[in-house]
Amino acid sequence: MTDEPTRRRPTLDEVAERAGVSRSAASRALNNGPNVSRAKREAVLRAIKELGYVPNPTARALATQQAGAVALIISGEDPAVLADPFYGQVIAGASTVLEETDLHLMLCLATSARGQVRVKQLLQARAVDGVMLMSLRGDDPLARLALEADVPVVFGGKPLHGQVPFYVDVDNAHGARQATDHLISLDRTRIATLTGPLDTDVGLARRRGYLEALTLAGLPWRAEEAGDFTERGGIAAMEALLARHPDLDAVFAANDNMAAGALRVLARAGRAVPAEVAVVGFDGLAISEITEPPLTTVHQPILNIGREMTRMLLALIAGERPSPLILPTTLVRRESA
Amino acid sequence: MTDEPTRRRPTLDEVAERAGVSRSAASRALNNGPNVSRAKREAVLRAIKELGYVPNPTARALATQQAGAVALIISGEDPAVLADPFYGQVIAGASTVLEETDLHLMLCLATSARGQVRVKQLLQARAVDGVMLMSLRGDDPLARLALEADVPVVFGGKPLHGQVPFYVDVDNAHGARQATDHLISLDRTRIATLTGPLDTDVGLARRRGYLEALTLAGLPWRAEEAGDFTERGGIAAMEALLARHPDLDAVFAANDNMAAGALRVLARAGRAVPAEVAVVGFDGLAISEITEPPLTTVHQPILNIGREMTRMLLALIAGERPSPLILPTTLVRRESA
DNA sequence: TTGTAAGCGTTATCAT
DNA sequence: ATGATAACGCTTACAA
Repeated sequence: MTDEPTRRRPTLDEVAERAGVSRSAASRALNNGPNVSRAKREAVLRAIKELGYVPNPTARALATQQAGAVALIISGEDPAVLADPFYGQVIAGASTVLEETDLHLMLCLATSARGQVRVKQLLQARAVDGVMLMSLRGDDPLARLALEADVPVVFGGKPLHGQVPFYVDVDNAHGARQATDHLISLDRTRIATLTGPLDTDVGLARRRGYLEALTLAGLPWRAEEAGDFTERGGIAAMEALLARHPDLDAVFAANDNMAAGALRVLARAGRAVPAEVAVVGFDGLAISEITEPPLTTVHQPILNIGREMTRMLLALIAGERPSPLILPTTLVRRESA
Repeated sequence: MTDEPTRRRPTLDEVAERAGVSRSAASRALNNGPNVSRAKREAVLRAIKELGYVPNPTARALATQQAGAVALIISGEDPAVLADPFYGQVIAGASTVLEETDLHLMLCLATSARGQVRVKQLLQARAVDGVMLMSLRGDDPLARLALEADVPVVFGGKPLHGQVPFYVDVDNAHGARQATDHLISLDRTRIATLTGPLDTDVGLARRRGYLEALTLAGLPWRAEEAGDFTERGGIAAMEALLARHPDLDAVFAANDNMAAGALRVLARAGRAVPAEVAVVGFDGLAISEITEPPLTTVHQPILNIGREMTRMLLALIAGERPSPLILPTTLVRRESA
């Protein structure tokens, strides 16, 4: 409740003076480093309290050459990707881990061309101490950029091309196989799939799992239509699929959003789910519980993805060499299959 | 494709030397300021290209006393609030606006006690050039903290207590009235409401709108149950409501998530929607399109909230004095009412 | 243990 | 128009 319009915040020098010690001593006390007598340390701490001193993070960053922040970069044309609660979960996971550290979270949405340039500069300028990169499509230049930028990088999901040393992923192929196997166990023989974008590793891997399961089961029938992980896309894809293959008796959708779309199309088409057409999704997001009927789905631990990516990045920053991580999936049975 | 392990990035001094000019000239050229001859300017620009120079944002921040970032602070115990796509939209809106500036977006989730402290320090240390504050409950200390922190602040939604000079909000009371009026126009007379948290302005305002509409229409019947804006909460609240008031013939839920929950409860209870019980939600999120039946809802321009908050913050940072903004709502009719 | 002084990489002031 | 030089506020050798 001071009424000075904009009083300058105290500097460490002022703290030192007040405490009657040198600035270096004050600095050491502040960061409770060694080589400070008890007496001085306490004097400094007291002065800090009295003056309401808060260290200037920028100055500190300049001196230590550490930015004090990590970036979560979400690539993709459409800023609306964030409407997908998926990312919210990842962010929440990352955030909870970072909260225990001194690092802040910078969120970069690289959508426009200008956005791309800014991300590039962010990397080259080393404006952050580490980077998490998500949802790369095709051979997004961001991957190379990040890798070359001499900054710790962890990928959320393997990028399509090239090997990356550090990533957190989900066992997509296996999850897809679980889904498809489940459908097969329901005696379905004409199982179609709504794939994700086929210029992503996720999209491809889930499709691969689907195909493997069918092959292993000796089922010859297959049909697929590419979607884009949105519900709207799922609707379009399901309509196309149904038109081409009216005899299908099951659908594996590569995520819940598309599965929800498929459900709507099937309902409109008068196909009973699961009686006539069984449907399985992927993700286990909230949406899977509220569709009609509730969705059987392959659950992946999304919150953990964010958490583990962050932990891995912290390890990297700390100079360790963590191993890539592949998180397991579990089939959650509900009513759609 | 250099193979030096970690070559230091060039500094402005090196650029200057290479261009054969003083550092100050180089700086002026870099920021294309005045007082630089064409020749020198070009020489500097060339040197920058050749050396691949990228200015050090930290150093710049220290010199200019500007952080180069703004923070979006989302208060709330549970990091899972982010699972609500609502925030994703706000973030996306903010992000697209910031992309056109030189500011980055810092995301702060103030959940744990430690998180709170960090946010406090962030503010006091002026580690950001401005702050957007969302979803404050009760008399969250964050509001005062931010207001006192001598940093531009815009609020997303008015906080419950106290006046704040700069905020972006939605006309919640009016929206609630629209919803309730619609229900009334359907000749419903026993209209209940699932409120949001009553320690928030949103929660209170929507409840107020509901009550006003009933009063204006001369309808005496009312019934309410408090929820928490989650679907799970909506389910619990709807169950309680239905137990206490089995004769209700309409429900205004203060957001779509709760409305979705209500729909599930009603379905389980064998109440036909909208025939026996009409339901209206609030938000207009994707979820409202996929419930069964699709939800009639009061749509608010969430992406715009993020955009406008950011624009307002930018204006504030630029030294202007923007007016508070209240965005309009529109009723979207679907099948639930 | 203590303090002096030299950075960290910019921008900004001020003579020239 | 130009270029020294002094901030910016902190950390960290190094010397005492």
